[in-house]
Amino acid sequence: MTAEKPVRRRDAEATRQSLVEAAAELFAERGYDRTTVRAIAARAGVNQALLFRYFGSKTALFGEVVALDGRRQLRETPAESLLEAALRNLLTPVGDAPGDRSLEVFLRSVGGDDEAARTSRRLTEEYAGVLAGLSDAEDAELRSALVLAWLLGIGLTRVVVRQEPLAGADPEHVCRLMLDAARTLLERLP
Amino acid sequence: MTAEKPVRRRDAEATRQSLVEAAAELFAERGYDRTTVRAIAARAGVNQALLFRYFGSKTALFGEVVALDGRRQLRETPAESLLEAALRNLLTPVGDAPGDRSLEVFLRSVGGDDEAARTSRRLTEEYAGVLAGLSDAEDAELRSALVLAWLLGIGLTRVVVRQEPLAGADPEHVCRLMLDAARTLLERLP
DNA sequence: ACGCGATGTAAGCACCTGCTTACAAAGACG
DNA sequence: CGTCTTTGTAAGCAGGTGCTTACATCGCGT
Repeated sequence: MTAEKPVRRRDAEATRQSLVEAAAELFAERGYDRTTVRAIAARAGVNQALLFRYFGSKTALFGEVVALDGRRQLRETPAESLLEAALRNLLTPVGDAPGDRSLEVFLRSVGGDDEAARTSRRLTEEYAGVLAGLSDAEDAELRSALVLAWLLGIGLTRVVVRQEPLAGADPEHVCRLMLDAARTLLERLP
Repeated sequence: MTAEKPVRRRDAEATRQSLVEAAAELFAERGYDRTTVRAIAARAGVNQALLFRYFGSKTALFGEVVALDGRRQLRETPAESLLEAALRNLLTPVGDAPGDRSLEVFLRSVGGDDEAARTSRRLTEEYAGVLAGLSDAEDAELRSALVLAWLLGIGLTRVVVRQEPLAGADPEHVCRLMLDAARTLLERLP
C-alpha cells in the first residue's frame, strides 16, 4: 500500500491521514467539545484550513474518526470475549498498548445532543447488540445494556475521572470481580 | 426564616437564591461546560453581572450548587439503602419527583480537569466511602468503587445518552437485575 | 517549458465565552 | 429632605471558537 511514488512533498492523502490520526488522539484525550480544530491541525502539523477542505466540518471529521477507527475491536473480537477484551482495553494504560480508544472517545463526548454525540452513540448500540447474544433470557437486551453500562461506568471512573481505587487497581482483579458479577446477567460469559 | 419584611422589591438574598436554583437546573441538564452564565442569569430572570457580584465566578457558583444541593441524598439515606435509592432516583424521570440530581450534574460535567470537575468528583468519593461499608472483604473499597461505577454507567446510559432499552426500561426490573448482581460484590446489600 | 489544477498558507470574519466597568435607581437612615 | 450604601442594568472587553476567503506555490500532463 506504501511506496507508490518514492517521495511526495505535497500529498493530500498523507495530510488527510495526519488529520485523522491527530483528531483520533485528541478526541480520546479531551472529548469532542474540548478539542479545537486549531489543536488538531497543530498536532497534525498542518494548516487548519485544510481540515475544512478535506472534511468540511469538525463534526464530519469526528464521524470519520469513529467510522474508521472505532469499530476495530468490535469487528475483530468474538462475542464471548468482547466484554473482557473491552474491559482489559479500558484498564490498560494508553501508552502500554495500541488498543482501540473508541470507548474513551465516546465517554468524553457524550453530553451534547449534536451530531457528534449521536455518531458516538451509534457505536455503543453495536456493542449492546453483540452482547445481547450471550443470554437466552427474555430480557437479554436489557441485561446486555446493563452490562455495557457497567463497562462504560468503569471506563468513566478509570480513564476520565481517574478515581482511586479503581484507577490504580490491578486489571486482573477488576476483571475477575466484574465478570463474576456479570455472569449473573449473561449466562454465556466464559 | 421568611417574612422579615412584608415585601422587598430589591432583595439580594432572593436573587442569589434564584441564581443557585437556575444554575442547579442547567448544570444538571447540560453539564458545566455547556451551561453559559448568560443562560443561568436568563433562567433566573436576573442580570448576569449579578452572578459575578454574588459568586465571583462561574466555577464558584458551581461549587455552591454542589455543596448546597448535591449532598442531600447522601446525608439522608442510610448506607444499605443508598445504592437502591440513588439508582431509583436516576431511573425516575426528572419531572416525576423532586429528587437529588447531583449525579446528573456529575455525569454531565466530567471530562475537564478544571476546578469544576474536581468539585463534582469529590462528591462521588463520598458515595464510594459509604458503599464500602457494605462489605467485609479485604478489597471492599474496590468492590464499592465497581458498584458505584455501575451506578454511574447506568446513569450515563439512561439520563445522558438516553439509549434504549435502558432508557425506557421499568425501574423495578432494572433495580432487581442490578441489585442481584451487585450482591455478588457487596454482601450486606439488602 | 509552461499552463493549470492540486495543495498549502495567512488573515480575518462573525459569533460566543467568562468577566468587568461605569452608571442608574431604590431604599435605609440622619 | 439629603446622603449614602445596596441592588440592578447596559455596554463592552479580551480572548477563543468554527469556518471562509484570497492568495502563493508546487508539480503533473502536455
